[in-house]
This record gives sequence, structure tokens and C-alpha cells, in this order.
Amino acid sequence: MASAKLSSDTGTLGKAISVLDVIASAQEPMRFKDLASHIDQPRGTLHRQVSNLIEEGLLQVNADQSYSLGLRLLKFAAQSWSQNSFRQIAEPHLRALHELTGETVHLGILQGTEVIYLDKVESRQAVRMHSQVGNSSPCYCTGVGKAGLSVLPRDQAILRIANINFQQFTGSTLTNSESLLAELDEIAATGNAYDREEHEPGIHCVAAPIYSADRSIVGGLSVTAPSYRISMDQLNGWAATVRETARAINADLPIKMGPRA
Amino acid sequence: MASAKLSSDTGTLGKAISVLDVIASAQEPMRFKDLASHIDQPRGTLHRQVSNLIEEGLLQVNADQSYSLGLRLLKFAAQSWSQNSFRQIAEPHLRALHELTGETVHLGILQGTEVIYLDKVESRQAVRMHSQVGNSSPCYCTGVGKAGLSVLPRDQAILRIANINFQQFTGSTLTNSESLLAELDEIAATGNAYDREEHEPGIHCVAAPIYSADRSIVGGLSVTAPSYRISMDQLNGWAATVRETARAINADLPIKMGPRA
DNA sequence: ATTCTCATTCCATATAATGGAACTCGATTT
DNA sequence: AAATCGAGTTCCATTATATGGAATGAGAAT
Repeated sequence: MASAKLSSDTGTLGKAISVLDVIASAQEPMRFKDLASHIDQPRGTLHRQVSNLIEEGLLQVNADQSYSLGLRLLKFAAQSWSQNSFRQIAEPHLRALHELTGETVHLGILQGTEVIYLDKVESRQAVRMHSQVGNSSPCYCTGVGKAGLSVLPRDQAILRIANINFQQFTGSTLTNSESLLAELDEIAATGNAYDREEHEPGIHCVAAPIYSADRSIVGGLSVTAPSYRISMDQLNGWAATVRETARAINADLPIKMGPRA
Repeated sequence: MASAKLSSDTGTLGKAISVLDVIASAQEPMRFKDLASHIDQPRGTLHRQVSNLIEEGLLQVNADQSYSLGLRLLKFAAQSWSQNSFRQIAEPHLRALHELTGETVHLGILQGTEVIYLDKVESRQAVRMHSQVGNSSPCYCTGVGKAGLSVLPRDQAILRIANINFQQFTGSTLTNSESLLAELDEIAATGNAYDREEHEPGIHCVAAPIYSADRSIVGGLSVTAPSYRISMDQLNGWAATVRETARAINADLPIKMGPRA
């Protein structure tokens, strides 16, 4: 739900971005007073920050005085997406995996306590594709998220998990650090993570971790399917292939890449 | 090519964002010294700004020490895109226009001297769709861009045009303010803008302006086609329909919306 | 080894962000 | 109509923060 602020703010910039983050993570439209209640800052200060963000095109005011993120971000994101080498490297592998399974394949990375989806390959494109790329989900109830966590050094994983704001999405959602940590052990041992309808009812997936050598980038890929059509056994049958695809992508990654966290 | 800096910087935030902008607008990968040569700031200062951007996940360092935009922007952009009411309102109209013409339909808005594409409807989706959304093009050689400029108050249009860095993409590209202004008059009179292979050889389009009542949002939509298959006459045949679609979208827009510029 | 270039860190100073209080504007109530 | 309330906006002395010149560190080229 909310963003995880791990370390100290990055001065003025950090505060500004955290305003964006609050708005991006909010499910309801936010007006100024809503922002003020979510961000611990004097109204005058907050107001100027918001004004600056608007001036820069990073934020917009809607007709009803609620805020939404500015379209200038689109240009930035388009560049980010197309230039991203991690995604470029993974792409052909994702396609191959989709050909094999016939089901939807996701690629995502861990960012704080969230998974951000970088790519998606699916057959019937009835739903608009781009609506998925860039979407984020909690790390503790998604295959990609748990896969990513499982390859972090244990202390780092614990640190991230401490910042999670658990929320029970379905009956099978893990809602505490202990059960999550226990499952990470399993994942580390087998190499596969599962989402057993933990995020959305009727949707499950099998995933495997992808990571740069120094673990500065961790994420994963998954094969997702509706449980009414694909059984848990069938999902299990793909586990090895998913692992193998992840391994192939890992092998293609340069020795060192990416940002620190 | 480069970004247009219209007014004074928005303090610290503005400087940070302009760093992002330089990187987003660069066609070659940029290392620190490249950045330093494009941005008029002491190296120490610039370095700290870059560090902050990296810490915030807005920037990444590649293996070769070049920078690219951070994946955190994806999440922001996904929200921006999906929440954007302008796009939501236009969407069904774009589909209808595509059904009618069978050709690619674009929706874009003016941002400074650039057009940012918000949506695209096309039949054969061989090329990945999302690779288009968020892409930007110069305003002076695209149908959507010229359509948008044509509905700005003349003084504002002149202001923007003054910031254009003209570049000759093809033989028919307009490369000076005078011819562009003259064409804007024509567009204002007829209600249709054309890109006569001015950006990419072999590609032309017919467009019409879309705008909020107070002109705080200006943009347009276009039907684009390869000239070998669709003649200028056929393009002309769609002009009225394109105008009508734009009119319908304008009618659907709320009375007041969006950011100032 | 030595000399480059490029990247990074440091710290006194100046500048820009801060935040409390006052003000405006609309809507709602008396 | 007048008064009250809530939300949003502006102001300005104070303080904290960004600044940038200079020194250091890390690689590559000679």
C-alpha cells in the first residue's frame, strides 16, 4: 500500500518524490488535505512542493482538485523501459517460455517492498497490454516477489520484510514475517516460488528468481494462469522449465549491472 | 532534441529533473563527463544531484558507467497513464476512428516543444505496443504537434516556437518559424493539420486538434499511414472524419481540467 | 613508472527550503 | 444577510540545505 522508506530522505528531492509516491500508491483520488494527512509536513511547505511538482509536469490537478501524476512521466518511463538492458535481455526468453506453456508470462523486479512488472507476454491481447507494464504489486503475495526475496542475503530480506505492511488479499495470503521467511527458505531450496491464489482469487503462478551477480537487481519471472483451467499439478509441471528460463536469463546478464537498490 | 526550458528553474527539484530530461533526450548513452558538458553546473554539484537521483531510483548506472532512467519511473508512469482522464475520454473515439479508417490512430499532447503520445490504436500489433506510448516527437513536424500549436493563443504559440531547435528530418520538414506559423494559420482555418512525410520518409498523416476550454491541455489525434499504400487524396478523404472525432472528444472533456502548461 | 582523464569526496559559505501565521475564497449554518 | 467553518494559498524572517572550488582517488594510456 504505502511506500517503504528505508533510509534517510534524499533532501529536497526525496521529499518531492515521496509526494509522488503517496499519490501513486493511493487508491482513491487525493486532494490537498488528504495529502497533508498522509505526509508529515506543514501545509505551507507541502503546498510549495506540490506547486513545484506541478510546474515540472510531474503532477496534475484534476477538475475536482484531486491530484494525479503528470504526463511528463510518460516520456521518462518510455525511455527507461526501452533502454533497460535487463528487460531487453529477458525478452526473447519470455517469448520462448510463453510459446512452451501457452500461458501468460511476467517479468518483474523487486523495488523496496513492491514488485514492478517490466514485461508481460500473453496470447489473447483483448486487454490493452501497456496497462500492465509498470504496475506494481506487493512482494509477499506474488510469485515474482517471493522469488526475488529468496535470493537476497538473509539480513537484507529481513530488512525489507520489516517494512512490509501486510494485507490479507485472499484466504491464502501470508500475513506475517515468520511464515514469509519460512517460505523463502523453501524457495531457496527448490528454486521455485508459487503464488497460490494469494493475491487474486482464482489466479495462481509458478515463478523463479533472476538476479545480478551482486544482487543489486533482484526479480523474477512467472507463468500465471487461472486455477479453473490450470491445476496446481500442471503448474508444477512447468516449474523446471521456469527455473531453466530464469537460469538462462541470469547467464545472459552482464557480470555487473544496475543501481544499488 | 534537447528539452525546452521556458521559465526559471523550480529550485532544486527543477535542476534534478532537468538532469533526467537531458538523459531522456540523449540519443547516445551518457557518462558523467557527457552530462557535465551538457549541464552548466560544477562537477561536485552535479555529482551529488546524480547520486540523489540514483538513490531515489530515478536513475541507474549501467555496467559501462553510462546512465539510464530508473525503473521506478515505470510505476509512476503506469499510474499517470491509467488515471489520465484525457486519455480515458479519448479512447473509445480513437477505436471508432480506427474501425472506420483501418489505419493507425494516435493520440498525443503538446508538452513544451514536444508531442508526447498517449495512445495508439493499430490493427497489426506485430510491434510491441507499449514501445509507442510515452514516446515523444518534435511538434513542428508531426500532425498532432502542429494541430496542437494551431489552437494556442498566437502569442503563446510564438513563445513555444521560439524555443524550437529545428532539425531537417526529411526534404519536406519545415525548418523555420515563419513557414511553421504560416501553416498554423492554414490549420486554424481548415481544422486539419497534415504531416506530409516531414518526420519520417514514407509516412504521412492527417490530424485535428483537441484542447481543454482554457487551452491548458492542447494536443490532437491523427490517422497515420504509409504513403505507398495510402495517397494524399485518401488522407484528405478522412480529414472531415478526423475533425469530427476531435470535436466529439472536445465535447466530452470537462469544462475545466488539467495543469497549467 | 608516470601522466593523463574522469569520477568522487570534502567542507566553509551562500542560497534556497522551511513553517508558523495571516489571508482568501466558497460553502454551510445561524 | 451575517457569521462560521474548512480548505487552499501566500508571506517572510529564520534555519537548514544545497552549493562549488579544491583536494583526493581510480583507471587508462603513454
